[in-house]
Amino acid sequence: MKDKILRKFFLGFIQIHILHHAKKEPFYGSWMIKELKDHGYDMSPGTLYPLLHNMESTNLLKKEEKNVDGKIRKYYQITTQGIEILEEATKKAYELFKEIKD
Amino acid sequence: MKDKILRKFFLGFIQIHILHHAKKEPFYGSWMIKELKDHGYDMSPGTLYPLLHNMESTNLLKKEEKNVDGKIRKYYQITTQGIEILEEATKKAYELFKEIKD
DNA sequence: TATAGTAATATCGTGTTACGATATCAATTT
DNA sequence: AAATTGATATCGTAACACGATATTACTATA
Repeated sequence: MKDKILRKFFLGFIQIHILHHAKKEPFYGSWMIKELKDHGYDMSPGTLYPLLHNMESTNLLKKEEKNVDGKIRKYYQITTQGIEILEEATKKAYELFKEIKD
Repeated sequence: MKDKILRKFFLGFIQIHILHHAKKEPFYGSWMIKELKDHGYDMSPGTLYPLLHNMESTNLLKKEEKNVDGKIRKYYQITTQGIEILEEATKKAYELFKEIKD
């Protein structure tokens, strides 16, 4: 119940997280699910993968298929546009936090 | 284009803003539209009012009708549950910012 | 070489909702 | 009355979050 409300609040947070990681180093889907879980965000594959596809088609992420132990993994890294969006988001996140912190 | 992407990122931010203001003092819809605009968030009535109704029905806000200059205005203020959600969101916003700031 | 297991990714159906545009409502001014 | 203004509500459409389930491809066991 409370979780469902919070999930909506945090969908943007999650995407910012994803962009941030995509900037540090390429990642693949199921790794990201674990990473988000470590930050307290439960996200099922049925939500994450379409989200990644969406972020790819809006040119925030770019995909590269890599062969790892004979299996194909799809690694995502950030695009130039993604970096711009991330910077904008960081600015806004700071303003938000500054305003609500007390 | 870029705006459309950012809007999605910031919907959670906007709701946190709303909760924050609702905690400080009661507000009404069109005042909030201006307030959000001052923070760089453009939000049309067709988006805000349903959002307020939603936040009321999920028990984050409570409504009170007030007569102002003969007109009825609907003032919203935060609920106990809203305060809890806001605190949780503040915590997460801080963690997010801490992680992405460099 | 079947069979089961496992890691990673994809898709399906459903219900929700964000959005701009438009409409309503009540009071005030021309 | 007619037009204006401030505030709130609704409509139609397209998007999409979600859990559950399916798929794909390789590996380990019998």
